[in-house]
This record gives sequence, structure tokens and C-alpha cells, in this order.
Amino acid sequence: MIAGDPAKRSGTPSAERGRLDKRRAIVEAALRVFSQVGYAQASVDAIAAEAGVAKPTIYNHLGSKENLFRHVMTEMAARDNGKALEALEFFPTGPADLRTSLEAVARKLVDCYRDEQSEAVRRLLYAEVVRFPDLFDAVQASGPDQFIEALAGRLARLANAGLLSLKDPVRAAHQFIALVYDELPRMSAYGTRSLGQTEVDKVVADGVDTFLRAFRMR
Amino acid sequence: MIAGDPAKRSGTPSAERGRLDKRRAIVEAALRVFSQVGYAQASVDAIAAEAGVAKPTIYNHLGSKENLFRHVMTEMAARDNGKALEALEFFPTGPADLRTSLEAVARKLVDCYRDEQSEAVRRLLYAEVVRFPDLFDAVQASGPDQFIEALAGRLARLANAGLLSLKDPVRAAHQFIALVYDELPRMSAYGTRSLGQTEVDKVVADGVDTFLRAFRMR
Amino acid sequence: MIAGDPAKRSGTPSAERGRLDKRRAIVEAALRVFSQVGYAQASVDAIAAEAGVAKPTIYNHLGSKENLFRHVMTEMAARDNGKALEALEFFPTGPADLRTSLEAVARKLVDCYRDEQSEAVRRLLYAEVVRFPDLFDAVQASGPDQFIEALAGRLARLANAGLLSLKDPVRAAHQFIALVYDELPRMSAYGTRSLGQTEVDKVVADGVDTFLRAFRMR
Amino acid sequence: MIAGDPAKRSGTPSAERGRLDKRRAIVEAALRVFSQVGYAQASVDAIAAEAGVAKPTIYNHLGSKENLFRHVMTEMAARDNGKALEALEFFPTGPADLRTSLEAVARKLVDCYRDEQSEAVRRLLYAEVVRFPDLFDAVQASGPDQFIEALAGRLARLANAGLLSLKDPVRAAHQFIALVYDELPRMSAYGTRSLGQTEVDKVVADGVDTFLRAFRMR
DNA sequence: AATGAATGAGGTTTCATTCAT
DNA sequence: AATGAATGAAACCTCATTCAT
Repeated sequence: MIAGDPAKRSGTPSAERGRLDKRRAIVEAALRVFSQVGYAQASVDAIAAEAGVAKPTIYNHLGSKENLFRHVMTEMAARDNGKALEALEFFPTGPADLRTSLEAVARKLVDCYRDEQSEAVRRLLYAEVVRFPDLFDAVQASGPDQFIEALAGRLARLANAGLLSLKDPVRAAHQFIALVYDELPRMSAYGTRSLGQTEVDKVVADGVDTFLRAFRMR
Repeated sequence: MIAGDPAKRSGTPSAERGRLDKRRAIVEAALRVFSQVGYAQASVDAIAAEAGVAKPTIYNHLGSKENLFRHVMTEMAARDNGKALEALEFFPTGPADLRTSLEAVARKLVDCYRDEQSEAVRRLLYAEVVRFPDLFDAVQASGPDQFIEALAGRLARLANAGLLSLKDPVRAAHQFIALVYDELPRMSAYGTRSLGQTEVDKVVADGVDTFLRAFRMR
Repeated sequence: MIAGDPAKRSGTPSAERGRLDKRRAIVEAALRVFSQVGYAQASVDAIAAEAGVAKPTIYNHLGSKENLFRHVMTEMAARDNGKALEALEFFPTGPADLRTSLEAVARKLVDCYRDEQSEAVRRLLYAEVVRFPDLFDAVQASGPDQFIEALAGRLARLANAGLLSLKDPVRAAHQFIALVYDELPRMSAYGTRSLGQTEVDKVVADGVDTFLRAFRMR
Repeated sequence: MIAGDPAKRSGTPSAERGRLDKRRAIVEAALRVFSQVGYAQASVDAIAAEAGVAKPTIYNHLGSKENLFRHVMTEMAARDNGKALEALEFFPTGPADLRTSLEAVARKLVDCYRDEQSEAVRRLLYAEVVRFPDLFDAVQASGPDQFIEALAGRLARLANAGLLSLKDPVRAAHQFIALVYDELPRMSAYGTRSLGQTEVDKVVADGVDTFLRAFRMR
């Protein structure tokens, strides 16, 4: 990103740049098409049209429809995971406004989960787990697993600070997510219908409330 | 039509019986195939072979691949819902062994959810919600919605008995399910890998524990 | 057709009667369907539904779709031919009002040709002549050939009466039909669009006029 | 694009040439197959085999069986019309050998009409007018209508030259065609059986004779 | 590197026909 | 005699992939 004048550079890199741009366009177009019609019903023709390239170009870059799908899923999952980890930076570390701070973080996390692309990736993962079991593992390792670890760490810090009473921080992290998010997918038809902000906030607040009732040090 | 040994009756009933048998075979075969390869990639040929009938027979009975899919989903979802409601009958009503009873019920429920067919239907629903939004509604109405209501009623009874402290039984019902089940799909790769009974039981026990810490009357 | 009480007759004839009724219903239903969608695209299912019988009943009566088609075509063609021959009975034999009488007969004939069923049969014959060459011969022999002979006889009588000057009455008969009818099929899109009576009458009158200019004894 | 030996030019033009060749081969093969088995019973497989291309190539070029049929009909009708109009160039303009010249032109015209492809198109048009009413209009407008106008013009010139006595040249044009052609389709089983040249010539000569008896200035 | 054209394989669906009742 | 159910064959059309340019 921090290049000099690309025109001054030797031929290959700028060509390489165009090549990467095209690759990126293909992958993003593919996510759009896959998420709208599903893996099997997405035609490479449609993806090529959406990306504005010729069909063989896709094969030149990605090799096959299956491989294209793998790249779409892993790259998008990694991007989603990054956003969720960012949200964790606002996690509270002290007693001040514990409930308010937790709710704020939970809302940020839920917003990440409810992001359209994120839900699309999750639907595709659910749909194709039988045919692409390795994809499930890749996404899980690069996404939720890392995230749960990070969240567990934050919760453990609060426990160390004497604010929470936790036996198993990892389990608690799972339960935190379950409490603030689990009801939402069914409310939004797995992310295909938009929800009112107030009903989302109520679910989050109730989840945090239950979490604190269970784990706040008395 | 008026009972009696059907085998002894004249042609029509037994023919009707045979017809229904064939229809049932088709629907069950279709679930197997759909759940293994997905809706779009399931060929009617494969379903016919799995059901042991000729392809046009499927069209005679169900009309189209899409209609077949709808029937598979709604009929299977209704069946799953029935099992879950049965499990609720063992819900505790008194203080005796509250934790133990809740854990027992939760294990039964989780077993229903973890049933292979049940997970397959859920995966297909997740996968096809964009293409079949009405199916989502039908399944939701005939399944989870009814079940959550029933569970909320049971929890409200415990609250009335002075055993739990609940503001919103429906929300609590959602949270109960979230706590005892939510972690499992990711552990089992959305139901495609089997879990050890002890790890499942640990999740359930921890979920019930958190639930009781939050809601047991002190 | 001139029976006593059919109920008094022995079982077979009345059964036979019902059987013939059903056969007739099938053939007439078949013409309707064939003429609307063509031979190949007419499904035996649709014909059975139109006739109000079960599909195998058609096979019991007519043996096969092809045979059914043959019967439809020959029976309808014979019926049409009968009507055309009837129209010839009004053919003039003397000098009185020769033009007026010829026009009247020509109008009747053209009405026969323009009849909806008649046009439908002609379209089907045209369409299937490659696949059913024998049908063409059967229809030709039982219809147009007979009719042309009859018309030629009528014209010859007029010639004998010194009213027309004809070398070849059969050729003249063909030309008469050509002059009064030939333009109409293209005007009516081969019988699929209705024509105004006045434009039809004009064609007929002009045809008769040309015929008389060519053949009236001077 | 600017002439020159196309074989020597760079890729695009010759590729385009190849593409058009393939399209032409498809359309011509399609007419052969359609005319032999009819529209509905013609399989795209058979057309592909006859054209020596793969089935999807047909869909790439023409889009659908129905569209292919439309193109076959309109292109062939236009071609036939061109030949008929060419024949008109030999139409007499002066009194010299009027009968002989008219017979010569009529024979040329009848040869156009009796051409195998031309009869095939007419049969298909007749057969499918119910399902493709727009095709009838398109063919009529690009073919017979133009031709009748041209023929009427030629006849009007003869009238102006004082050779014919015509009130309505368009009607006379229709009648000319009717007299010299109308009998032939039934003689040749709608163009599916070949006729002897002498019987054809006799019909034509008799038709011209009747036409001249009716319209030659006395 | 990128593309237009072509294809083999396989998809859903329809249909004429037969069998058991 | 009449029917509901079942089927084998074949139809139209789509698609992932490759080749020549």
C-alpha cells in the first residue's frame, strides 16, 4: 500500500498489482453470488459477470469452482474474525460501570455477528459442512476458536480482579456469547431479515443481566 | 376406513396403504439424500434410487423437487418437535432434586436436538433460508416456537412455586436452551461429527449450573 | 339410432351403446386437443381428461395414440366432406340467375371450408403429412377427390346446357375452388383468425366473376 | 473489416467467419430436421448431430429451441421470397408472345413454390400457426405480401399497355397465383411427393389460359 | 494474461404405455 | 370394462471446464 510511483517500478510488480486486484474482485463477487444463491447453484458464469471478468480468468486465478469457494470462505471468515477481535479491545478491566461496559462490548460483538457478510458466510458454512468438512475446521480455527480464547482471557482478568466468580473462563465465554446472541439468528431468519435495534438491545441487555446474575461476585 | 384388520379388507384400503408406504419411503429417502449432498446437488434420480422407486413415481406423488423438499422439511420438523415436547413431560414441578431433574430434562432435550435427522433438517433450513423463506417460517411455527412456549410455561410454574426468580419466562426459556445447547453445534461440526457423552453432559451440567446460579431463588 | 327401449334389450347392445358413446367422446375430445396443441404435443392424459375417461380406456378403445389420431382425422374429414357435398345440391342447372346462383353456392362451399373443425383438420393434415402419408391419401380420397368429381359433374351439366364453355370440367372445378377460396386461408391465418363476412363475400364474388369471364358462353 | 483476403487477416474476422458458418450450419440443419419430423418432435440432439456441433453450441447461438425455430422460418422464408421476386424479372411488358411469356414466368414461380425447402417451410408454418401466430405474420409480411404487390404491379403495367382488362390488380395477382399453383399442393401431397414436369406444365398452362380468357383485352 | 467459443455430462421434467385391481 | 399407479425412455436446457486465439 505504501508504494512509490508504480509506473516507475519494473514491469512485473505493477502487473502483479493488477493481477491481485482482479483476484480480489473475483473473490468478492463470488461471495456475493454464493451468498445469494448457494454454492451449487452459483454458476461460474454469474460470478464472472459479477466480477466483470471472463470465465477462464477465474480458472486462471483460482483453478476451480471448489477452490474458489474455499478461498472465499476462509478469507471472509478471517476478515470477520478480525472485526470481532477489535471489538474486544473495549472490554472492561475494572469495576467501573461493569454492566454498562459489558453491554457495550456485547452490542459491538453482536453487530459483528449480525453483519450481512458474516451471516452469509455462516449460512454457507452450515450448508456445506458435509461436503467441505475441512472448511469448517479452517474457519473455526481462524475465527471462533481464537475469539473464544480472547474473550475467556478478558473474563479471567475480571475474575482475577475479584469482579466475577468463574470456575471455567472458556465455558463462561461460550455461555456469554450464547446468552447475548443465540436467540437472534432465529429472530432474523438466520440473518435474512433485519431486526429493530431496540429488540436486539433488549436481548443483549437480558443476556448480560443473566450473565451477571450468575457470575458477578457477591 | 373403520379399522378392522386392514389386511383382511378389500382392495382399496390396502392399495391406499401401499400408496402411503411409497410416499413415506420417498420422503425418508429424500431426507437422507438431501442431508448428504444438499438441496441443489441432490438429484431426483438419486432420491428415486434410494427410495427404490422409479423417478416419475416421485413426480406423481410430490409434483416437483421443490415441493418434495418442502414436504421433507415440514414433516421432519414436525416429527422432531413432537419428540422435544415429549421430553418436556419429565420437567420437574417441585423442589425435590431440582438440579438433578433439570439436568435430566436438559439431557433429553439436547439428545433431541443432536439427533442426526434433526441436525440435518436444521442444516438444510440454514442452507436454504434464502431460497425458501416460507419454509423457515413454517418450521419455526410448528417447531421451536411451540417448544419455547411450552418450556416457558414449565419455568413459570417453577417460579410460581417459589423455586425460581424470573421476570420474563420466555426469555429465560431461550436462555436455558442457549446455555445447555449453544456450544454443541460448533463442537460437533454442526452435527456432522459425533461427540462423547461425557463432554456433552459436561456442557449440559455447566449450562444448568449457570442457569440456576442466575435464577434460583435464594 | 332408432331403437326401442334400450333397457329392454339384452345386456350386450346397451353395453355396446355405452361403449360406442365413450368411443365417440374420446374421438371428439381428441380432435379438440389435437387441433389446439398439435399431434406431438397432445398428451393422452389431456385427451383423457377432456373426454372424461381414464387413460387406459383410450388404449382399450383405440390401441395407441397414433391410431387414435388416424381415426380422428378420417372421421372428421368424412364429416366435413358430407357437408360440402350437401352444399352442392343448390348448384344451378339452368340459365336463370347464373351468377347469383353460383355465388350462393360458392358462399356455402367456402363456409364449409372455413368451418373451424374443417380448418383444424386441414392444419393437422398439413402438419403430419410427412409422418402419416397414408392419412393424406385417405382424407383426399374420401373428401376433396369426391367433391371435385361432383363439382365437375355440375359444371359439365352447365356446359351441356350451353351456358359454359369448358374443355376440361375437372380442371375447371379445381380452378373454381381456387378462385373463390385460395386467398382466404392467408387472410385468416390458416383459419385461426375470423374474417368479416363482407370481405369473404367480396373474394367469392370476384372469384365467380373471373370464372364467368373465362368460361361463360358468349 | 476492410476486405482484403480474410484468411490473411488477424484472428477476429476469421473467427467471426467461423462463427457465422457454424450458425448457418445450425439453421440449415434445423430446417432439415424440423421439416422431416415437425417442430415438437424435432430434438435439439438430432439438430446438433445433423449440424455437426455440440448441443450447447446451439443454445449459445440461438438461445432456445423456440427461438431457433423462429430464425429458421423467417430466414428461409426471406430466402424463398427473394427467389420468387427474381423470377418476376422475366415478366413480359409488351404484347409479343404474351401467353408464352406468362407461361414461362408462371413456371418459374411454380418452381419456386414447389422447391423442397419452400414447401417444408409452408408445411411448418401451417402446422404451427396456432402456437406461433407471430411467425405467420412475419413470414407473410416478408414474403407473400411483398410478392403479391410486385406481381400486381407487373399486371397493372400490362393493363396500362392495353393488353389486359383489370379492375383490381391485387385481386388479379391472387387469382393468377391461385390458377397456376393451387391444384399442385394436393397433387404432390403438400410437396412430399414429386410430380412429373408435364403434369405441372399442364396445370400451369391451363391456369394461364383461364387467366387470359378472363382478362385479356379483346 | 485474458477471452470467445465449444463441449460432455448431467439436471429436472414429461409422456406413451402397461399392470394389478 | 375401467382405472390408479408405476415406469423406461427421452426431451430441453445448464454448467464446469478447456482450447485456440
